[in-house]
Amino acid sequence: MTTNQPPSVPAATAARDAARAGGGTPDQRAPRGSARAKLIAAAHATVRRQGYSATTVDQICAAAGVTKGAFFHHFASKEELAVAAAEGWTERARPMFELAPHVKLDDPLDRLLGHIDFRLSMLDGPTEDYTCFVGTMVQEAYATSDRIRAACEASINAYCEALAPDIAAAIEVYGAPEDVTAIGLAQHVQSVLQGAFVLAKTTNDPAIARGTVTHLKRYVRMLFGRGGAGSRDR
Amino acid sequence: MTTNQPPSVPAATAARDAARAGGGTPDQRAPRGSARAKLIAAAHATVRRQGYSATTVDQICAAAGVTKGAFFHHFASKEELAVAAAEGWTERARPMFELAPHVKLDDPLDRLLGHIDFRLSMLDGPTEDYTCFVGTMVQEAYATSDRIRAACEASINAYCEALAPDIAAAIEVYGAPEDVTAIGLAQHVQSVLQGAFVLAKTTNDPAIARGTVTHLKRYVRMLFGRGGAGSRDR
DNA sequence: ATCGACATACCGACTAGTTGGTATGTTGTC
DNA sequence: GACAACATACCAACTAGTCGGTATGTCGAT
Repeated sequence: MTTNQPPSVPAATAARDAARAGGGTPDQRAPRGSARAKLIAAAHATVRRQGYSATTVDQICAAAGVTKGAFFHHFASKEELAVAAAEGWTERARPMFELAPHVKLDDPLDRLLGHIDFRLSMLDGPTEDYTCFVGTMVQEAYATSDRIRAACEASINAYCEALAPDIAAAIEVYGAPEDVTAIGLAQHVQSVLQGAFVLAKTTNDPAIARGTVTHLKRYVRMLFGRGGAGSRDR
Repeated sequence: MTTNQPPSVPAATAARDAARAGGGTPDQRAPRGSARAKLIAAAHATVRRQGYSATTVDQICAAAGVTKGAFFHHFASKEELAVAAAEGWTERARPMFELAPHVKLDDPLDRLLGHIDFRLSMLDGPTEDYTCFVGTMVQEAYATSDRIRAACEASINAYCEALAPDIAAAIEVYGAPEDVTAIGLAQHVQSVLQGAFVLAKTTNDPAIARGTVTHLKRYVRMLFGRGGAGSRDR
């Protein structure tokens, strides 16, 4: 499922640390068997910064600290790496739905709003670090590689399906307009986040992203009758 | 300003028609002076389909029906073409804010909702035809070309600034929570649209985009007290 | 009206460097 | 020794860009 940003940064840091180690003598090489994971992590970092097509296999190898031979040992092609990296992106987000403090709240609406707050808190720092790997990649590759498109779709779907149970429970408790579905609202949440990343990239500043996600939070509060219109509810 | 989709398709069709004419003998050439516009229109079409980096100068020239020599006569580099095309994208959207039927409505909120309906009606057909040139391009180029990033930012800004007066007028008439600004809500509208395009690209189907824009419309109606929560307002 | 000088638009061949990938060799682990 | 993991050298195709050239338009002088 899509995290848009990992709950922690260690994987990306590990890719860079491993690259440094790989630059030295043989006894400073990363342990065998770690190349694949490092290539995937390197793809996450490099594609978020400059897009899929502009990212060369050489760049990914350099960032991962392995050679092209190792790359093509693990992946039949650049496209295969992209598909595997999209799957890796999905896996990378799991902790966010399992470990974050808001998942323990009793009220499903509090969990949903907690999730949005969690996403808000992530909108900080360098643009490439909080934006979405699959959202970036699908923008350019959707028509030229159906395998990549499908892998990105699967990642977005996983996110929405992870978010939908809390939404469904909130609909059960609070009610919602009859054309509002849990999966539809989850998709809307994801849509606002993806749009927030696009806008943040135009300004290279997360403030604009936080503004739009704040609107999203207000919408969810209003939708479930938890206030949100401010002074007009008094 | 950003249209995300042109109000009409003729410019893209003209680029293809002109290409056919240019393929013949000298007396079937397009009139002199049309190359630049055709290159820009070709960029709009090609980049929306496959992204900026994967689009080669040769492909743009083929789509425009001119040679590389003519390309580099008009543009110093591929990047210059991108910047000019972003500006062209802004210009291409003007009619939407000046000619669409909803701009004549008296109530500013009706005009805003009319605009959203107008955008909803555009979410149809092949994905590359209703998605956004600058939103696509900035995803990959924001960090590697500050000139492109700035040109995309200018286009998004122009859209928001064109939408903001109606929002400000609606705030004047209906009120809004005190932290809601006209420009902020305009940015939220654009954010939802950009996110809708990303999601549509994952599924290669505009339905998901229409779903999220419908949520946007409901939010705007609720925000200005125009109902929208459905049965719970009765 | 004609013409030469100059400017602009466009063309097509060419280039240096880069790219995704292939072929072959080396190393580490069992 | 076998084999997976990884490394290095090499490759054909491709890319953004260059360059010398042709075609057409404009303008001032006659």
